[in-house]
Amino acid sequence: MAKSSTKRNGGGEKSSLTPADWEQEALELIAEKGIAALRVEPLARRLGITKGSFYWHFPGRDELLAKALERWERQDRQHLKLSLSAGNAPAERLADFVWRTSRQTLTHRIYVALCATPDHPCIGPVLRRVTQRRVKYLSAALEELGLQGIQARHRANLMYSSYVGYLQLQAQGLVPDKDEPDFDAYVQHVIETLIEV
Amino acid sequence: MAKSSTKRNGGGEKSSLTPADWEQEALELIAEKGIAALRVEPLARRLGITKGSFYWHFPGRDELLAKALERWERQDRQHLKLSLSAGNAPAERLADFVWRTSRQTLTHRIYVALCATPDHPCIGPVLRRVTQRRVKYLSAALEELGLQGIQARHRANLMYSSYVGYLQLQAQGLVPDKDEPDFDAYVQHVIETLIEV
DNA sequence: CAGCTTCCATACGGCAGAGTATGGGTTTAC
DNA sequence: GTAAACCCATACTCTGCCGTATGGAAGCTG
Repeated sequence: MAKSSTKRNGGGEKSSLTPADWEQEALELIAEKGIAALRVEPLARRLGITKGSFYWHFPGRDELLAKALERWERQDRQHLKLSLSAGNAPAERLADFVWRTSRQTLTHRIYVALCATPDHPCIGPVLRRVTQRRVKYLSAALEELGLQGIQARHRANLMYSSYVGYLQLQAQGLVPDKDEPDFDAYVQHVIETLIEV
Repeated sequence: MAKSSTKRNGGGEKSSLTPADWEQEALELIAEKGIAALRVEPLARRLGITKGSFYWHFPGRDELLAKALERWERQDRQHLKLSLSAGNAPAERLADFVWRTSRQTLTHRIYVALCATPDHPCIGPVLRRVTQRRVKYLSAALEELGLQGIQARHRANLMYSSYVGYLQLQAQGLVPDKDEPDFDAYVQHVIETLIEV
């Protein structure tokens, strides 16, 4: 029974937690239970550790939240970039956007959680930036499709609104999830209605 | 300077608070800061009173929340009933639904707040009932317009999703509010896109 | 006006989490 | 091998809220 170099980890895990570990776990906690549930002691318990560690890595709760959101925004921007570099035709890119609603579950769940507190000084700015980036992405693709100016912006807002709303209905369990058969039919309907080619 | 019969109220207000007063104030608090902000002592302070009063009217926080939501659901059902009894043509009713998104601000803000915690045992059931009632309303109107069965349901989901999503974007301040000039143009775009006659 | 009900104030105990202080074990550097 | 830096545990204070207990003031009732 050779005791490993540290006590906590029996397997091949890292011996100590990095700030990134805290941030990632914070994001998952937010995705599960919302920002209000992001509290230091519960988060520490979740990581099988005490808050003594936390306050060594971070000055306080707000700083963790800020760093975590920063990380989330980075990941989201990365996802958008991947969509763009795919280099598909605009119609395909838009359809792809709609489909991706059901993938990247974590990112989306976090987005819903943040939507719940848009007035928070740490959250509002990040949330707005992410939203605007996505809407702008949609708007650009729609312009390529032939919609001009205001029409493209309106349609982008509509598309994005329906995306956000669908996330909410999904959270209520009132609307089919991916996997489920009805989902594909619905997405198809959305594409036909909003991206009439 | 005749002192009125009780000390707290200088004007012609009621001398004592009824449960309904608590419930209504609770709803407004929820609309402003979310369900997490619905706490007994702050709410009492808001009413210029102490919690001694609260615990006389209600057994506890959860019971207030339940009663408040019950009241909210009643009001919302009333709104729907009014829309139906208007007896307009389905197209007008749908357009009316879209337009009403920007009215009844309180009801809508409460809806967003509730969406933030769909898993809460007190909230989930109410939220689902309200959502389903509304979607069913839309679906029925769409069927009258000629869409059949699944198509009507899909379109109703899409319309309602775009409604919910718009509320979120509105909360982020990324989208025009009523009053503002762009709003009418957007609503017009939505109607043309989702209710193509 | 005595007595009862209604409505609220005050004071209390308890809990949960934020931050702080401090010390100890482990690794790294020299 | 020793000293420093790193990482975490423990114990503590402080704040804010929940729920309870109790008493008191105002109103009605006879």
